[in-house]
Amino acid sequence: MRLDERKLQVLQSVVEDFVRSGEPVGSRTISRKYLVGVSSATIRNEMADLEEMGLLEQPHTSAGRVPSDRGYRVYVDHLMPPHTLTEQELSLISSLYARKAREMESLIQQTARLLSEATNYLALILGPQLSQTTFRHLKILPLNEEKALLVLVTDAGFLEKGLLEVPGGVGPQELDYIAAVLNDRLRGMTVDRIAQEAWKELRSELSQYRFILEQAFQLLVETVGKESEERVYLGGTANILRFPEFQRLERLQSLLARIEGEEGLVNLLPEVSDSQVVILIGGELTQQDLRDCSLVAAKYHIGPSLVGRVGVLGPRRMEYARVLSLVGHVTETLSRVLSRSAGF
Amino acid sequence: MRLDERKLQVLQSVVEDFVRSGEPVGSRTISRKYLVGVSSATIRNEMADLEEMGLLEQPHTSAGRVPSDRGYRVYVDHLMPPHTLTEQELSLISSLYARKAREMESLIQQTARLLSEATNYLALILGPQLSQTTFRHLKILPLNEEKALLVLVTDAGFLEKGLLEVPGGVGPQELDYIAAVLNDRLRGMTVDRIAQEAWKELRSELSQYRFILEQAFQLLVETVGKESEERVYLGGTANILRFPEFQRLERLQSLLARIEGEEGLVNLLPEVSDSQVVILIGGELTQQDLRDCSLVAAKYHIGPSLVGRVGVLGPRRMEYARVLSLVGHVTETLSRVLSRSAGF
DNA sequence: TTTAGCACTCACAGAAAAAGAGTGCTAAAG
DNA sequence: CTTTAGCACTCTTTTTCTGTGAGTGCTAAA
Repeated sequence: MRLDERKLQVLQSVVEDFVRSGEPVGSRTISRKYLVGVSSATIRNEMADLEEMGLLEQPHTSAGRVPSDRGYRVYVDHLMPPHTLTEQELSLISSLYARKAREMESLIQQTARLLSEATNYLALILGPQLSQTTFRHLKILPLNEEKALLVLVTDAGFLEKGLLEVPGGVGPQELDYIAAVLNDRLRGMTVDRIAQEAWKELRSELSQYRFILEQAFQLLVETVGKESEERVYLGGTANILRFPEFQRLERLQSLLARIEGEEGLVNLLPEVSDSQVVILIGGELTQQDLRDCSLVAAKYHIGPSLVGRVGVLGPRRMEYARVLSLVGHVTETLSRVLSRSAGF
Repeated sequence: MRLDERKLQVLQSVVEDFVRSGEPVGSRTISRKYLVGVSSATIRNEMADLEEMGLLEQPHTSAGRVPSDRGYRVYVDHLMPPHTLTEQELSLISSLYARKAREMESLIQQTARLLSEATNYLALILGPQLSQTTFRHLKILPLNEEKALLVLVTDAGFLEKGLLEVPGGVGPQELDYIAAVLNDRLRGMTVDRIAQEAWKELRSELSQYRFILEQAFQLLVETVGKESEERVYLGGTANILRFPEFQRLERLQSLLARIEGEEGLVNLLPEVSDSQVVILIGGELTQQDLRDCSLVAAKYHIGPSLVGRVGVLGPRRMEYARVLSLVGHVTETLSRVLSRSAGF
């Protein structure tokens, strides 16, 4: 059976009405609101066809129709009218970034909040994959007899600091020496590579300072390594209560637990190809318990190599067009602001 | 009317049975489970008296009785048996802190999680009031022609860092000079005081470096000032779904919104006097929408002057004894660990 | 002062009934 | 061959009604 013009119109109407109302939509509604001049009986025939093709489904006999995953997919890929952001949306976004760029962390956190407010869905952002960042240099500043301050500067302008305990008998000159060696050997390496290779060599090379090295390494790994790249920023947790899909408490329970755990959220965001916004609908999400949700995701960049991910999670009946352009615009802006403030 | 021994026993029984079951408790239950040898009719009389005194209330005629705010208050103040932490609880706590002390932030975050797991309620912790911290010293490290790194060390061993833009023509010696002046003038002052008084003087004194000073000041205020002391750490958000008090979605909605906002939570935790755990029951919380909740709160200390607050929010029918001792023990431990790692 | 007995109240659960929305099918019209 | 009107049918949702049980308050006796 062919998807002719009118079938597409019917599909589009069903999707858009359902997105707005959340109620299954019937033939009469369409014949009166969307395709005036065509009788409800005709629409019924078209709908039966669309159902046979797997684009619509019926919650039960004698209810209206609801789009299926594939129905949404066709809508998103072919039918969705382009959405241009409203003045209001644009100014909301630009006013956030207009302020002086503050710390990266809080900027990302604010972005999550912004996205959730603008979309009314749940926004999640993964911190940049810092393990891909490259080491620039470090300094060791003696504070007093026993303690010294270690400062790390990386590629993207990130700074990390930590306290070192200095064993008795190690003086400032020796700390300088350690720093010099480290700087010389590690410059330009990615954090990953340092953790994997370079470290072992250094450890035997500077074995008399092992105690200090261990601490420095610890700091490097803890703050920049695997753990921190999984950092999740959330906005709009309360929004998930808004849509009726989650009025069932069990659903809510499992989703909230997932959110709390944060680990579950990391795998949620799929790999996204560059400068593209990806939409995953219902069952296209691998997570069983999210089969009633959809996700709109994209990447952001800091400089050439550092990337993080942004996603908006909402009910399957999501305002795809609007969210799509919001996510696109926000990731672009975020990338620009972060890159600028990191000195690229 | 006097609160004789038996009335107190009845009150205690009602509270403890209701805390466990969540169901209003009737005279028969008490006569059989708690005061064997006294008939239900007698209990009914006692209960009527207790109700008249405002310690119990009836959801409706012909339901059992439920403790009122004042009833809980009497229970908490006089009737509650002391709770000693179980082996299990103790080991859960000590195993968290046994690990090497990591960053303060993550330690606090973990504590929130721990408390929520141990109590099954919502745990919230306010970060320490950094504005009470005193300035120790700062360093300015030139990174390249245009940028320098500012490192702040304060009283409690906290470090803050930030990038400075250095205007053309300002060389390393001048940066050293600025740092020296600042160190000399600000040492030992609280951050609050610097913000209020000292700053203005310095600004005119070093007016030719105003651009750099502004940035340094900005950093100081942003990271250590008012804003950051309101930082809220949460654990167990999902727990609030557990208790039936919040099965009504509107309630949940408003609480979650409050949680998300975080501002609302700051005022939630009352001023607490030192080394004491405070319990606020139902209407004793000023927030209207939390009149079905109770809060157990305490202070923690880092060194002599820095304080933060810890709270556990749960349903009014809370296991007060257990939560009380948990909060007490956790704040003590947290204080000790944080103080030690800050070098006190 | 305590207890037994009894009538009364109220929420809750389940069944039955009524209302409503929407469909599928058939037959007629264009 | 396509579109439309009409109608019976299905299924959910809402409302109404009724029975049941837990628990109380009161009275009178121990």
